[in-house]
Amino acid sequence: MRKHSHITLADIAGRLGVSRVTVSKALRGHPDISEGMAKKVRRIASELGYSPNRMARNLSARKSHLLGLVVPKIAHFFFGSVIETVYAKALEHRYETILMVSHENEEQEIQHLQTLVSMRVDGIIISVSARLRDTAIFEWVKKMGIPLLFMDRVPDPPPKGSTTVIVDDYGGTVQAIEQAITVGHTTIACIGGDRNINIGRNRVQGYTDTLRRHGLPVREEWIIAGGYGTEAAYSGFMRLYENGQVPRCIFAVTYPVALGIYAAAKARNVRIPHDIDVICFGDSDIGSLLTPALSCVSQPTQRLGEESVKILMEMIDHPESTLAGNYVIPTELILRETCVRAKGTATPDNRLKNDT
Amino acid sequence: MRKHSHITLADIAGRLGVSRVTVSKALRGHPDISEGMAKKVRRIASELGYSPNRMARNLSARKSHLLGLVVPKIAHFFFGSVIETVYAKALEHRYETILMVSHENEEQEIQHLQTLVSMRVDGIIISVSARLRDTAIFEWVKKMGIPLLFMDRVPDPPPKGSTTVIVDDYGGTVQAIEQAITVGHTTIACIGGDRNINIGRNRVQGYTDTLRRHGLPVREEWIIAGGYGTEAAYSGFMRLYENGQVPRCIFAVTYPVALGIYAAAKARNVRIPHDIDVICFGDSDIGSLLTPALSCVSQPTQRLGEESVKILMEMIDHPESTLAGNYVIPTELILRETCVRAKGTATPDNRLKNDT
DNA sequence: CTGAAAGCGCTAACAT
DNA sequence: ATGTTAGCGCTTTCAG
Repeated sequence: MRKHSHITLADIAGRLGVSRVTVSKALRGHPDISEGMAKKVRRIASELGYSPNRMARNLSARKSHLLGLVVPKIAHFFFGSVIETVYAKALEHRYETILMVSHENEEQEIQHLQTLVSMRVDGIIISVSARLRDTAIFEWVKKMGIPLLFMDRVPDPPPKGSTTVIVDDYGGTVQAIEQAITVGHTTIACIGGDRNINIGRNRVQGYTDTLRRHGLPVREEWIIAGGYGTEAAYSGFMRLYENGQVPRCIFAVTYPVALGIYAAAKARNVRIPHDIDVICFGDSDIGSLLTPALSCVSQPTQRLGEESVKILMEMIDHPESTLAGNYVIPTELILRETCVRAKGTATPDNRLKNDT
Repeated sequence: MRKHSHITLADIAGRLGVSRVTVSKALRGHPDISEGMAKKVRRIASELGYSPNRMARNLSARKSHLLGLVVPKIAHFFFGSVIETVYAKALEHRYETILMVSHENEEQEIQHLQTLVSMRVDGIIISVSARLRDTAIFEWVKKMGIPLLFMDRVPDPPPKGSTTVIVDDYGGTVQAIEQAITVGHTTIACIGGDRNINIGRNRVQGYTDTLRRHGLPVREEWIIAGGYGTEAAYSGFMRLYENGQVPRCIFAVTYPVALGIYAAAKARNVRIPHDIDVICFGDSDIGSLLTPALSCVSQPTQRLGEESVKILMEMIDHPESTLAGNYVIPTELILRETCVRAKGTATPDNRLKNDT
């Protein structure tokens, strides 16, 4: 007597007096089987509440139809949005997605990768954690024959021969800083980022380059690293204010960083954009709900997710063509209520409120 | 010649001149194997970059060490937070979590459940979609011998003999409405919710009951259903304002609903809390960053997730003891800048700004 | 302590 | 069009 009374192919086959193979083929729509037989099989299967055992199928077929997705966090508009897209797009290709969250922690990241390999996923999309140091794990994954695609957050420099799909961090930052300059700001700080991965490096680089190109001074004490989160940004802002000289505008390296700045400003009774202006890299669903509504350079999360899946599918289907591509997706400047006027001071609040 | 050149137990066994069984046992720390042998095995395994094939393992052991988690959406503080907790807690029990997002769509929900069953996950935690109608699928899952636990969003009425872990929707709402009343509000609307699942029903019920208990009128046109999302809330707010009589306070059934109200108020130039006050059910990371900072009844997402996993583990380990439990977790009132003073009118903005 | 035998549920050749 | 034969890689009795 079977334990979990799970229906198997044999059960269906027995009922119809045919072999398991016939049932297997019928259920998968294999052309070998006649329509009549197929119908009968399907009927019995649904009658019995048959559910194919994917593990068995995967093991036998040496194909899991599983995709691994590793991200540093989930409660963040950017990742939430990307995750949804990846799930949906993968499903279109009849792939299930296994999500793993690293919490910006390299150890967990490695462990997740190991788990995914042991699940024999057919491909992996990863957005690396900010603390990443050792890239040996990625070599291992590749050696295990699993296509790996870096999305958005890429080790810097990227492992040789790797495939990456990223947003135009540099170009987008230039857009943001130029907007600030256009509006009349000459003292602009940069909060967030680090030098380990591309997004930090490129955004900070775009910031300094643009200032220089416009003949504006680059002050080291106005470049405040500290990653990509809200908390660090909060204290970064505070530090900025303790340093004496305060800039007129802040470029936030990510959306959560901008939130930290808003929080800190509120706590310190500093008014945005009156006392200090803000513009950031990365959009969010609540960007327009903040007061003042936050202007930003938006990352096309949909396209990022879609392209990544599409490319990964390509890699899975044609492992030979190792054309390590590097795809860059352009950004878009979204102007709301910050960084639209240097003399925010003079503008009454309610006038600002309507030009979303 | 093997295709994916994956190392298997046989490879390790061959190297050591022992059998696969020995290796298998050694790798899993089975007491049968001597420490000396075990060490050797582990060394070779890591030398060869061995990664156990989970599918094979699961198939053979009839146990997947996989947990299914189905939620209606992911880009939402509440779910994001719960998901993280479930992942972490499951990992403590050496379980991997498979996340599935239904997008409030019953069809997807059913499909996800089927997929999870076919993956033979050991247990499932589900927060049902708002549009849920047919509960037959849940019976099927149970019949397949997979423990099922409803979290937060439960079909109303819950399937017989089901296990549920929910937040005290009714009690929490009472807290919120009483706060509004304490502060002096007598005209309070309710936006969001529906009658299909518990959270809508209980929250709306808590709202009407509390009004009645305080002898306040319950006006049907001030109870605006429309689910749990931001968009519907936005139009709900607009409808409220077109109906002529406008209340002094709004109870938002969920956090996203409150966001929709903020957005609509901004668009219509209605000031919060001056013109209309707001309090909502459910907290968020940005609650205190909004202007004005939003007061709410907070759901203990951590406890919800932890308890759910703990109980599910119990169900997995002891399938016999079918003690269908119904666990309720209490809420907490968090007062910020809304719903703290009926005459918000008279209070200068900057006074308010500091009492976080 | 170690191993031989059997099988988890399914699929992929290769017959028939 | 259907069935036979062999595994996929691992774990579980149960002998030795």
